[in-house]
Amino acid sequence: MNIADQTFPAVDSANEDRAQAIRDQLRDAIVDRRLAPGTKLSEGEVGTLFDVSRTVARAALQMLSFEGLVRTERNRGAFVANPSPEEARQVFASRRLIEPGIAIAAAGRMTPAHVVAFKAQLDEEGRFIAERGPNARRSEIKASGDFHLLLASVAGNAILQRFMEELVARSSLVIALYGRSGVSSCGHSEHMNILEALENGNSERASALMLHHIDHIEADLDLRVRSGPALRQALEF
Amino acid sequence: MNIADQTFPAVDSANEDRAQAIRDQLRDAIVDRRLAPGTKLSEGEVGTLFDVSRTVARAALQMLSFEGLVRTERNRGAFVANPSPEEARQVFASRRLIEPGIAIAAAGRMTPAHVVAFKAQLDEEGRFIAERGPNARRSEIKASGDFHLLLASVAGNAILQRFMEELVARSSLVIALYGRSGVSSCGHSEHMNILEALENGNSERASALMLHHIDHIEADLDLRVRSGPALRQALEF
DNA sequence: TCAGGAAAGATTGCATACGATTTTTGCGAG
DNA sequence: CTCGCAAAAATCGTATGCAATCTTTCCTGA
Repeated sequence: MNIADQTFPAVDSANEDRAQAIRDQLRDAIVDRRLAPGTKLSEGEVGTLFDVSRTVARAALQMLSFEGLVRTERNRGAFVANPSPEEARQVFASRRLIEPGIAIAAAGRMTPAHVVAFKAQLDEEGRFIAERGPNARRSEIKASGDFHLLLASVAGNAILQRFMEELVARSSLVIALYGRSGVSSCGHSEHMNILEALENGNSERASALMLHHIDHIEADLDLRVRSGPALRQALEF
Repeated sequence: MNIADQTFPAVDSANEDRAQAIRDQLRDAIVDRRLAPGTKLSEGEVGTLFDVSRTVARAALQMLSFEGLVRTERNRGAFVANPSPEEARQVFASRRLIEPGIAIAAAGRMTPAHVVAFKAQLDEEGRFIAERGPNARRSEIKASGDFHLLLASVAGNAILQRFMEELVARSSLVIALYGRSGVSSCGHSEHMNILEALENGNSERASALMLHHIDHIEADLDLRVRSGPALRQALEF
């Protein structure tokens, strides 16, 4: 897959940092799997596509590299990250450690407005599950991640929220790479159960459900190394 | 305090990325409080001091900004972060969530070599506590942080390790800003207790001790807003 | 036919240049 | 003496140029 095969909507919010806007669009493209793992992201090409200089494109790529979505090699350039099974395990180990605590914090801060936002979020999630086709599946993965991001924002800790943004993005990559078929609908119902616990202020239950939920997501992955990791890396698949 | 008042050792590891080396040195300077919170870090000055162009200096500052050690304002530049009490609370809330889990993971992976490294670390910590003067106190804060970083490296999760690097660095800033006097010696004994639990493979105890340890560190802070946060921010102190 | 290697092309790392924005300085009116 | 405003200086955001490095192509000799 070549980056030039894709089209990106124009950068609109002009007042904000342009590099940040480019980073956001590239991140969406990676998380949505419009950009396959291993894809080369050359500074020149990114710059041309977004109509900025290499300087700005480079800054955007550097940001993505910090988030672990892009791997950069000196004098070789930037590539969409291709997480190894070990990295995948570490992503989920991190989530198991952090997200139950996030759920507890969020349970203590839920307002009616939050509940409304969650319901809307879950509705959208359900719509994508009902649809078929690879596009719907992409949106489904993204929507599923958005549930967790919404939860993190409710928890009210900006630092943990940023950690979760990174972990969710990397999870999407991992799921796209190693996911089997149909955990998603199951995940949807788990999201609904978590919301119910949050609504009732039952933080312990929300936390426990979250832990199981993460376990289920990871259990649906096939993290066995396929043909020897050295070969995979050498071929950049 | 002006950045030019300080001297930095020369960048030695030439093969590595220069921006990264500059970031590391600036981070040390911030964590050691050789650079006071609020200090302006202008691209030109950093570039001149390290004998690189603004391009490289800018990249280093961008990295520090991602870690939360530096705050950048568009068209105004970069400043050493000046965490608010609320940010300080979030830092420690994050550590309370993450570090007990790190301790559990580390307990299951301790080797004799690790124990030796910990003992050396604690020895050094003890030496700085015995010494007097502001320089020793700086080294003491840094050494105390290094204990937690060593623990994170033993835990074997690169993602969590990076999170901890950020949290420990920000904690050092917070302690320098809001710390009262003498928790340090107390912290040292707590570190020794944690190591003992780790040596015995008693993960539950290590985890509980770690949680209390973090509570103690935070309890030693004075997080009351002093003269109105708006004034402080306006004056950039 | 195929391996080896040199040359051409592409891409990155870094420095520098220039317009835009902010901050400081200097000066005159009140 | 102080306040306000305009000019000067400093600093940032971004584009572009050049050298270094990597990749690809293509030619030669076995």
